[in-house]
Amino acid sequence: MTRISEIAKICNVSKTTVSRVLNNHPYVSKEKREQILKVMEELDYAPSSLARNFRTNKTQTIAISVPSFDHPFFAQLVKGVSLAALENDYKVLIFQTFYDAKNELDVMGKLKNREVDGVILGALENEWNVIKPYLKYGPILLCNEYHHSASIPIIGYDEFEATYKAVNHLIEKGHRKIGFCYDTSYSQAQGQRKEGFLKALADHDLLHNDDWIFGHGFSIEDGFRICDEIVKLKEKPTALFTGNDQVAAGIIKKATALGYKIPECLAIVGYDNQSICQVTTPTITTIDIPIMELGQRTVIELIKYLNEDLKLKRDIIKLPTELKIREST
Amino acid sequence: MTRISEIAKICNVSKTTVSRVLNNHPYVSKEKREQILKVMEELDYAPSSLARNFRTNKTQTIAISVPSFDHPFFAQLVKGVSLAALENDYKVLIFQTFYDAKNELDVMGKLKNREVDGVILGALENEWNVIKPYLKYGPILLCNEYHHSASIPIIGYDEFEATYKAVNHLIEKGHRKIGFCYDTSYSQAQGQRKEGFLKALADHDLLHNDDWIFGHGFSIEDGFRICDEIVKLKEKPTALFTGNDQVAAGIIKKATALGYKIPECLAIVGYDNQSICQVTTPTITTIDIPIMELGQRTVIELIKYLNEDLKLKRDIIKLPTELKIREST
DNA sequence: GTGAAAGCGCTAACAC
DNA sequence: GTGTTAGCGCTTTCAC
Repeated sequence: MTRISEIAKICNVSKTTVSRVLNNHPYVSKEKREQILKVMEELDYAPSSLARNFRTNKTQTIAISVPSFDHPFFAQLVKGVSLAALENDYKVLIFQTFYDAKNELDVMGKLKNREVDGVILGALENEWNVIKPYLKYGPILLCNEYHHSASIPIIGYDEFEATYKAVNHLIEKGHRKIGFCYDTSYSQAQGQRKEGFLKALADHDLLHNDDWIFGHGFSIEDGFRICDEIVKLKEKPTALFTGNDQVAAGIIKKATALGYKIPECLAIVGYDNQSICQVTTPTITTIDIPIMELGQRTVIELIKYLNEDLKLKRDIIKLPTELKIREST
Repeated sequence: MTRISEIAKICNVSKTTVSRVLNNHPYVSKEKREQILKVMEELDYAPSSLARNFRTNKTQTIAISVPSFDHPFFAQLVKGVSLAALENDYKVLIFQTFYDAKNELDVMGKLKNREVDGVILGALENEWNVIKPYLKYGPILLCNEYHHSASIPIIGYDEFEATYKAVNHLIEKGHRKIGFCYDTSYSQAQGQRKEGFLKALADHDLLHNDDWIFGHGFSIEDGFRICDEIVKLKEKPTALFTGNDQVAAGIIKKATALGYKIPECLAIVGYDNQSICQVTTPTITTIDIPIMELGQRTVIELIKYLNEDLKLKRDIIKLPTELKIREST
């Protein structure tokens, strides 16, 4: 491997001068700079980022932690994160928690021992007081999840309003018996959705029914299962907020197979506006989330803190959402 | 930040001894080891991986390069890679090429300047002779793509055989006019599929028709477009190998909307066995690929080269595939 | 404009 | 079992 010292020797200058060229410092004479650059080229020199990182105490790397990578929502989020990071000369290290708090803590450990400069949490598995102590090691930002008191930037969208819009749409379509699906009960974002759901019902003097609340809604298979549960109910909802396009697709598929007409017997609203919404029959009414932008914006914020060495502070950033009406309602 | 020297001073030992404890070396007395561990705990010490990496000249990081992250195939591949890497104490840096050779070359640059220890290519955008010189900086493995001469491990599955099986299935169903979709023409894996397709036709004395070959098949939207193209043909195929479940789903949706019966008017075979296959109407016959295993296996191979410092050699590893027959054929 | 020298935090010969 | 010492490749004072 070529080192800075070799270049220096060949060019008859000090390592300092070579380093200056490497870092685009001024105060290097034009001739020397050009000669050094030429020799670097000839020797196929590449500075060791291992040494640079060590010296500058920076990794130029951020970590993104998400529950699982192959969920289309998180895949898109990571795409956005990766895009914005590379544009700003940061690398992205990926971690999956599989909804396990321990794995999330492992990521925090990587912040502590300087494997990454900052962390983006795409969910929150631990109690906030478990995460909080790690703030002294570097910035941590929350994206796509909410916390009522965490003293960090939270980049998301108005879950309450989005859900309210969706449920209100169902009510306007004449539904009075409306169900609700969520994924994990400890998510405060999911809590906000629930509030939006309840508020929409209350504003129209509708009651909710606990039998119409379904948990653990992540995947198509969960949609199948939830459909089975609905079918078994004596009193069935006529409309459903699914919180997730995969779940919506699963319910639609299974219900149709069982002979239930969608949306006539059961109207379905998804969430996220994934591409799957376009290929089911009927197509899925959903909430469009600017997922890529969510990821990109979070990186921009993170880098702001990284570069300016600002003290992290609570900052709620909400991106807009939009109700996309299709055939399932 | 606490450093090793502080621990050493407090414990009245040398840095070496502390380092030995850190690295689980033998030959440290039980008492000292325990005392050192205790002090580390008390001071909340975490070794700087920046310093360790620099010292050992290892990043404990591998790069995975894929065209785009939010394609379900690559999302799953990355999931497998991430899983296996973490299990072996390696971190994963992700890069998207967006089918641009320059971006792929940037990843190679990160190998050169020691930002990663090795690279997994989930596709191949550059000519092999452009990639090859980077082998001197670290191992590069090819996954899910093929190259006829590259001197590196290639982890994939038998694209020829998988396609042959799928097309043969269509022929057995009585089809004689069969079309073929591909994504990029420069991919040798896609070339192998084409050969499998042609072989299956030839084995049954069927001719192929250039009008029934469709390129740039990546997404649902491409499926819509290809369907439009088919509809315009005077002589239409009665069956189609789509090479991709998204494309299959798009074609099915669009064709159905236009009044064509699937599979009666047009039989469709997908590829990858993504979850979308279960929610379209009809459900999609496809080729099941062990995608996660593909990613995991590639990491295992890569780490073997990393740990044992072996010379990289050409090694074709093929995982099994399976034809999944559903309603679209 | 340029260079000498120190040092980032850790690991690994080598000596004892 | 333990310590001494050197040094990984680079950046950064500071002096000239």
